[in-house]
Amino acid sequence: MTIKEIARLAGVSSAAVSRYLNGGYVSEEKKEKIREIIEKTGYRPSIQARNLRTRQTRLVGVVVPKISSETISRVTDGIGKILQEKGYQMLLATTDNNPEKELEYMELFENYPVDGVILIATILTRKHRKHIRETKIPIVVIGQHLEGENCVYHDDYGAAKEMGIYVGKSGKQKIAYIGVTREDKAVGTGREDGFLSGLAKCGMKMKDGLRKEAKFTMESGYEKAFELLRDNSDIDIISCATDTIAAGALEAIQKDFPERKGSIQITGFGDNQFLKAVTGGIPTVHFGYKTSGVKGAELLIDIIENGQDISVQMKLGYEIKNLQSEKKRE
Amino acid sequence: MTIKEIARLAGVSSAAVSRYLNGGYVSEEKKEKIREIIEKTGYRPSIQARNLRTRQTRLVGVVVPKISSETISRVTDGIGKILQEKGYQMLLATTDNNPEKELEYMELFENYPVDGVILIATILTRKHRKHIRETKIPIVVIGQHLEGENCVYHDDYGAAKEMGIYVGKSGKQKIAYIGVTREDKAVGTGREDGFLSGLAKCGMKMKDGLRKEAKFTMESGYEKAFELLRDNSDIDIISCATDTIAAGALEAIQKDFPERKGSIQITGFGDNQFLKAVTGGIPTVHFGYKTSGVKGAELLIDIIENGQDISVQMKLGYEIKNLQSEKKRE
DNA sequence: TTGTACGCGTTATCAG
DNA sequence: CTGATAACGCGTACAA
Repeated sequence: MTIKEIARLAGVSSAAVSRYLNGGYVSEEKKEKIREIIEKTGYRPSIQARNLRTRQTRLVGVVVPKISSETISRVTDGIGKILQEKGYQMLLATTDNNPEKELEYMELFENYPVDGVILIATILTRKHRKHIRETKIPIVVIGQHLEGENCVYHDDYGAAKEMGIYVGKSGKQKIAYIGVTREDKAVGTGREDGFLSGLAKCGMKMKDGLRKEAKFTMESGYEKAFELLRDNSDIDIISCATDTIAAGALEAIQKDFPERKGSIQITGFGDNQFLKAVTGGIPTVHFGYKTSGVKGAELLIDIIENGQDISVQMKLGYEIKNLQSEKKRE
Repeated sequence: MTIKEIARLAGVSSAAVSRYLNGGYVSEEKKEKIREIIEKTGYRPSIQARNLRTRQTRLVGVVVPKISSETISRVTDGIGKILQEKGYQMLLATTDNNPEKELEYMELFENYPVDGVILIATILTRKHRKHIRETKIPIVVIGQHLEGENCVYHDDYGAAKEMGIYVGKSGKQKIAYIGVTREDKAVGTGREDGFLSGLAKCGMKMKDGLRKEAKFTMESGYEKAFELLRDNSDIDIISCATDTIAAGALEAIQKDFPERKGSIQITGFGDNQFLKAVTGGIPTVHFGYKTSGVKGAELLIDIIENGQDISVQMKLGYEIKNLQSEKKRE
């Protein structure tokens, strides 16, 4: 069913139908006739052909590393809220943490096309930077700092440093850390360096062999924590780079070393609500994930609608949660 | 940069460039010339214009109610795996459990367009049925049974019945149930009716006032469980329609009624791995969510590529996990 | 107010 | 093997 057929059936020109659809001049009687035919045939204009013509889609593509993550769904919640308000729709693409797929989908979005792209980033390779620099549609990066490009990110280093200080002052002696790949500048490098810096400020250091690198999954957190606990009988505290990893660490204690349950503390990052609900809450960092989604979407739409003169980098704060003093209430 | 400009720069016709891009007849020297120009300009064909012409996109749209859900990410994992193998890309749209948005996105996908749509369904309204019946692109529904249409669903009733029997035989006397809206035929109606039927088979019944209806969130599960515990001092067991709700119930016990922790059991549905890790595992039902994604995607692609003669409805089995006998190990 | 005619960037056809 | 040229479905000057 095309606009031509509708025109023919209604006995008008396709231009008249187009005007009817887009609010141009059409006489009342033709309007009525067209309405009737459209109603009867269930005709829908091809968005595709329209976009080819108008060069805008009111669509935003969002590339995410995975969807089974509370963190990411908070960000996309924020994005979705703004897009909805502004009359845009959101298309999501997941990449399973596969950088190649990230590029693929960014290209798909670029010439499918959409009006803009938001990338929730983990690892930014040289190819990523090149693509972001050269792409013709607006791109906003969320979760990583990228100098010279539009991005909204969190103060991972600062938060981790404060967490390090908390741990350093807690009186615990044997401290372990489970991080993630340092290729991830925010979660890997930022949190690890910040944490160590915080410890150092209290005159504490981590011993060799007490630093592990996990993937972004609970299973991986479980494995690394298991190794730590198996090889070290006197660990006091395990700080984890994400709450998901921390959940794995909790599992390791509970399942394989239940006798040490009382003597080991776990800390995390991300303020995972699920974890908080079922455990009562471990010390963790609350980042404004929903806010970063909101800010990122607002920035993108502003660029789409008003063009861009200079790039914007936005850093968001944090809050440490469930520290000792708060836990007394229970 | 368009195909015409490339053609002009390479001194050939646009048709030759098109053939070069799609593997048709081009002489070696022209090939080389075209390759060079494309390389130099970074030209990418407009997928959009191509699709307008070819009427196929190798793209599948997936409409989901939310993304912050382990259940749904297991399904999309399965879908993504198959699509990847078959050379399709996947676009996701989330609707926040808003039926209107579901329709909106299904229409977007239909004429944006994509080659097929998968709907992970919760509530199927009359409008949904109408749309699914009348749409011109193949649609597969996952998670709900829909007679006469393509769907892959789980045996919610059967699983719930078995859970009901387990609870009925457990010796617990005062049984509560937190379900979800009966508009959701699978999770709402199927699980509740199955559960009650299982209880009945053991000669058990639920007392009035011990049945609550929650939303699909932990917060809602918390509230309903809190009300139950506050108003009834002798509840033995709370069976929940999802593990997410169950997590909320665990929170209510832990936070507000810690003294009753040992005397109340919680059961769920969904075999949430996160919950299992941090709690050791409550009795729950494992459905083949990843499998339903796989089967749904295979079915869809088969229809896209080979057309469809008759509709297919596929029911998947289940497995009850973490029953008493298994828990003894701890 | 209306309709004709053209262009958006491709691919497919067909004559050379 | 190659290159014009006609679609694909729509929006929009422009002329009527």
